[in-house]
Amino acid sequence: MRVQRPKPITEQVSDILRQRLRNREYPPGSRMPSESELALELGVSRATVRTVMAKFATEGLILRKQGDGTYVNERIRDVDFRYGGIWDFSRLIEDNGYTHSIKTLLVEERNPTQQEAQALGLDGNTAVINLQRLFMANNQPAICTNNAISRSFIDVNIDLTQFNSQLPIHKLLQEYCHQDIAYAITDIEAKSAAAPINAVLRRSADTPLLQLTETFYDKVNQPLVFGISYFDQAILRLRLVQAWG
Amino acid sequence: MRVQRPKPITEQVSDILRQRLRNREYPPGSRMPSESELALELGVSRATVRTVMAKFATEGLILRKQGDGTYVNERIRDVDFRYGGIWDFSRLIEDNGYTHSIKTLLVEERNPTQQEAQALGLDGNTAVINLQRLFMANNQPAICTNNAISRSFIDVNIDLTQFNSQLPIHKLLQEYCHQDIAYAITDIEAKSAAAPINAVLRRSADTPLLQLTETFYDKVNQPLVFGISYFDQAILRLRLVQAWG
DNA sequence: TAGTGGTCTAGACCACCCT
DNA sequence: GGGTGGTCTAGACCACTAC
Repeated sequence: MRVQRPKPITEQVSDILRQRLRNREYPPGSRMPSESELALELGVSRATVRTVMAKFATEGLILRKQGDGTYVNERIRDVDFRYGGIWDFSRLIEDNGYTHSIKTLLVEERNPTQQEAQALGLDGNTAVINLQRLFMANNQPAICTNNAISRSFIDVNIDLTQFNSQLPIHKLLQEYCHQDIAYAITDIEAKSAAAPINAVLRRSADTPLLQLTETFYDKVNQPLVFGISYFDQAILRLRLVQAWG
Repeated sequence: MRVQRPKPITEQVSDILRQRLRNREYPPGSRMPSESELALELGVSRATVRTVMAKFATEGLILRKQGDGTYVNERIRDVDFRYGGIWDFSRLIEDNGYTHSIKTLLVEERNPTQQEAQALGLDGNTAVINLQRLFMANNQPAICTNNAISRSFIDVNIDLTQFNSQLPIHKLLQEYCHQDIAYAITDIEAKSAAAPINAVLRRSADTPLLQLTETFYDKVNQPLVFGISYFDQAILRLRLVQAWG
């Protein structure tokens, strides 16, 4: 276990303001206190407040008007909506108004597929750990994910049957591989899914699925995880907020 | 015509550094000059350089390592890749390695559909301008877009036949409506497209399409444009880069 | 130990909106 | 005119990495 430093001030400010937004202490559509007021109240510099506000603005959470003030965007419901940052399927399900749970379908060690080997930069003989999971929304199957991690990242002594597969992928990597994800590249496609996928999602084959193909990298550009996920659109919406400035 | 202020310094710095990255003056994978060096060289403060670098980092363009340096991410090819910011289909096509052109299929004034009226907050009697365009990649149809703008935004004297529909949507709004887009909400879905869409995209009906449903808003949260777009996946890939921090 | 990026401050000036 | 967000600076200190 590592010694915990106190959180950076910007993060603390961010937490406080997110909390107030979630509690509707600053109601949707209303004008927030000015940056100077917030800085004074929280005992930090205006620059620090502005750093946080800039992040909120790119998420579309607030609308800033020069010469006027900063307003809470009533169109963005969930304060935890994330723009930037890797997608967290558990949160995505919660954001859509469901309670989530994770069902582990498979944990196995096997040789990589050709696609996995290419994405992870492996030769065909290096094994991968394959983790297949089903994200449930109100106990209905919503997302089916398949993640491959190079076997060499994981301590050989780990008992796969004891694997805590409830964690989001970046936590899994921290826990079992001591690796931090720096960024991800995601391809979004519309697919007619194969029969097995339709079976686990309990859906008919006539409507197409959203397929996300993700590769996660660390700071030295080493590929960590390759994953393919399928979305059931009957339950979930994939929604982006894109802000200018 | 409005008087042009000189560009903000951060934007000038951003332009210069993007240029150098594009020219491979800072080659992919190499270490960039330190923030202090850049600040000194460009005659700006380190904070200004950091503002720009932070933006690049969220785009995945660079990888910053504390105690070491800043490295050019060789996995992100095109320097103009945008994360955050509204999607510009013309640029998206160029990013995929094609030359783009725009074919205007239709410019008409009509009553809004129910979906358009709801998104734009109109009653059924307020007309909209409907703009249907086809974005071509190497003269092949790649994206079919359909945008509805409230008629009341546009000068009644504008001759629709003279409409310059070559512009991206945010430029169109500036030009003809004097409105600035602040943010957009986009839903991404996999669809089996209707026959007319398949016809204009010259594709068979057996493979699904990506459908983007976008609504654009201004700073006072007024809906400006509602649009539905279809992607031909055989030609284009919808790819996101998501970075942490 | 030297140099890098990470964090934060205090303060200045500007453009803009409201009244 | 007074207040707001937008921009930029100079400088301080910290955490971390490479050497």
